[in-house]
Amino acid sequence: MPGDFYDPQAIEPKWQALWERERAFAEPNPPPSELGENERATYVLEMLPYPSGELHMGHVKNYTLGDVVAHFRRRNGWKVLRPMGYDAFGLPAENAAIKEGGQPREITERNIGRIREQMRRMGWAIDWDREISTHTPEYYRWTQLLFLKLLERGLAYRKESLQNWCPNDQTVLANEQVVDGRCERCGAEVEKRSLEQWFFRITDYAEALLDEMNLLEHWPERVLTMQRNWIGRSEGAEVVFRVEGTEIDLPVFTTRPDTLFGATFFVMAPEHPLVSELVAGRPEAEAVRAYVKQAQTRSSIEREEKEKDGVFTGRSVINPVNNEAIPIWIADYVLMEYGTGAIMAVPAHDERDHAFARQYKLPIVQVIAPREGEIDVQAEAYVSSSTDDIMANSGEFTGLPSPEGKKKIIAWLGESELGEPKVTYRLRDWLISRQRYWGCPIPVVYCEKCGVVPVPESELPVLLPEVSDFLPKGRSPLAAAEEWVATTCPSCGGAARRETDTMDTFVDSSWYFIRYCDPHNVEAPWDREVVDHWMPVDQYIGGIEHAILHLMYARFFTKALADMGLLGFREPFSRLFTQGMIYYHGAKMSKSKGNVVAPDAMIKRYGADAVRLNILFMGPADQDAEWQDSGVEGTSRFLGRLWRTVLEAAGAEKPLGSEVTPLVRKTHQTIAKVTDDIDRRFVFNTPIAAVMELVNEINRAPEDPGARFAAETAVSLIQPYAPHIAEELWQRLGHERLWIEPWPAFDASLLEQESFELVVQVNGKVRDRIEASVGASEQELVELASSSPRVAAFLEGKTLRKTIVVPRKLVNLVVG
RNA sequence: GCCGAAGUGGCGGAAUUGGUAGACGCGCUGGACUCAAAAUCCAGUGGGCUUCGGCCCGUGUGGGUUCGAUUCCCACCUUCGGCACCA
Repeated sequence: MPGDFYDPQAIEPKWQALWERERAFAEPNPPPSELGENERATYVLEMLPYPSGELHMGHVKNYTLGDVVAHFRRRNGWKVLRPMGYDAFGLPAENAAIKEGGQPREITERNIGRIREQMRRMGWAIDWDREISTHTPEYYRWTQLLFLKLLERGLAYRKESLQNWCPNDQTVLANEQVVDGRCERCGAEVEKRSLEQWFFRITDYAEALLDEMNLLEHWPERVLTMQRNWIGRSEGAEVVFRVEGTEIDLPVFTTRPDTLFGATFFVMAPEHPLVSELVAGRPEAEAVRAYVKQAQTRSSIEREEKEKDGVFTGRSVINPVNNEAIPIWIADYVLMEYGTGAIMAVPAHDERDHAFARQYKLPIVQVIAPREGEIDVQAEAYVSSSTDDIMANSGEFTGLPSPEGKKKIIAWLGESELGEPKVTYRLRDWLISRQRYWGCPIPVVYCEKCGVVPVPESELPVLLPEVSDFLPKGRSPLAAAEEWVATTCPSCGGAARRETDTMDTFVDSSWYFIRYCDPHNVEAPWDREVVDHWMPVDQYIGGIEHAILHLMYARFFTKALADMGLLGFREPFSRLFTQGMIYYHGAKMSKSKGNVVAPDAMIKRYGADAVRLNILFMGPADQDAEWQDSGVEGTSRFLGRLWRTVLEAAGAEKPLGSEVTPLVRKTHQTIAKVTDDIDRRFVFNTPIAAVMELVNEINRAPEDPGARFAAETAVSLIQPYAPHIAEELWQRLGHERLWIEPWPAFDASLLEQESFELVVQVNGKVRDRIEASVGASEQELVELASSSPRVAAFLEGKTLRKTIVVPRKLVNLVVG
């Protein structure tokens, strides 16, 4: 037996080895078809880690949180599914291969080996039998199958369009991966390129992604708000404008049909496909061509920061409400990607149109007026969402309140077949192809005769070939693997070429939580019955940085798969907890800033238990926190105190009497507090403080007959946080296997003390504290309070006007 | 600009339903043990005043509601996050 001092380096490996030997946290697959009485199934999941080779403090926080929840539920009688795996495709390994040589696969697998070892040293209660990695053919075979299913349903498609291009990573990016006009990964300014790419039709699910948020009762409101913002639903109308003297109709989207009479000009995006046709053969053609060309060279950041500019086309459109001809301009403040790529400009009531009108001296006509007060639309646009506004200068609609006017104009447009109600989203389809090597191959071939042909399911997986040169050249490095690219068409048997782009790694992580339920199935990605047993995930835990990207993609996948009949639920994660980030010296920890605190070094020095305890003791887990080296010293010190206190209590031969001492009461209160905090409040820092208090109490009363009971309970309550020391002490207390021991129960009748400290206030200020019996009546409490000599001094010469009694708390005497 | 979260000792934080502000931990001060140190243990630790009994002030700022406000309401300041040329 290790020595009598607390030595984490001796006890932690001992218990880790035992858990591994006993496969302590594995759940059988398939799960038993019927749960026993009082058995419940729960799925506790944390976000899939990218295997960078080094565990970081964010991982420690994430997986320790999950560990506490998993241990707590297991000991409360749940069957707990808690798997682990690796989000193994992605650019870092490929970039490392470019820089240092070697294959991304080798680098990744080496990193996985290291991170797995570090995870084991943390002592997390994981079902290692279910370990998966997204880069293995056993996994990506099914990623490819799901791609084909989406393709079959028209949810995957190819289109040529203007895309975000990262000049550094030499690949396209999804909209979600562009932050402030820059690449989310590397920070390079994103360019626009017109390319033919693969997309997932997530916009088909825009409405469902919004509506079905009502199934997500336990998601943080801020995550839902962020997703709502991202989807950006706008209600309005589509209105058709005809180009004067032609048969060309140009639809626009507007949220303000009530301002139609104020449209004094019309603007098209430079990329609008009809621009060249409109100006063909006209004197303005050259100037327009020049402007369009110039606009192309501007980045989205430049476009936004410069003064508004544009060019007149010489053409006009007819405003359908009043048949007035208004000039068509081309300007890059109108985005091709949103709405119809063209707008009606109402300078009186839109700031952007106003700025443009001033720039080019275009007329500004007021058509909306506030119910009260004067406005000057020549000086400033009047943009108001007030329902009190009144329409003006709007023909038969003049004088109508604005909201009513909207409806009437839409109705009128509908009757005249010039427009209709329309809902537009900010959300774009998800661009999933990447011109990089280390990702899941897209399982299609291109045949000259048959066009785009999906690879038959029986031929999956399309294996990722080894290549030697990963240097980005604007096309996928796979294109260089000529023997691999050249193939035969599954449809006609003729010569064909493989798709050389790979999938965005967010595709891999959009379904991994389903695969965990049935991780080694070789017949299908999963068995629906098995999945429906565990899913949806009861508690998902991860970083707030995934609030939009991963969480929205995973929701989309789940809905699409449910619509295909492959799943029996529409939302993957019933409860979500988003943890805050760990900062160090005021900044996010990162290698480039050189401010990384490696958990590994901390484990060596203080042990995993102290590190686990510290990361959760730092503060509320959903808030950002600053790492402090002194913190882990503190939790390490506490574990030493726990060790000594418990062994002392264990050694003392004291009868475990039925006497209810204050320490026994304190123990029951602590059980109640810790249980409520973890279970109902979902807070993790205060339970640690509560157990610390209990340990302090035991120390103060080592001779208390309840000391051994209190010590055992302290060990039992700290087990989810510090499982190694808890197991070791539990054993030394003469027991076995605390991790399957039922969670301690408290006796509600012992939560109340027999007496309490009555707070006596005079006019709301605390003047005395008096020991009072719990059974005392209100009358008795008031008498007790009034009899206090300290209180008397404040009552002298005054009249008692009112008394307030809060049972078992305080008496407030109001005097004047 | 719009939407959201937060602001409490020297520091991280606690106070769950409007009822004792500062639990727990760090740091610091003093003491015990020691030849000495580390470790450990004990005591103290929001600020000001004090006749040492206490008193006054104090949860970003200013108001309000209330017997009583860290908690509720209004306005403002600061920080952080999301969205933003989205028609």
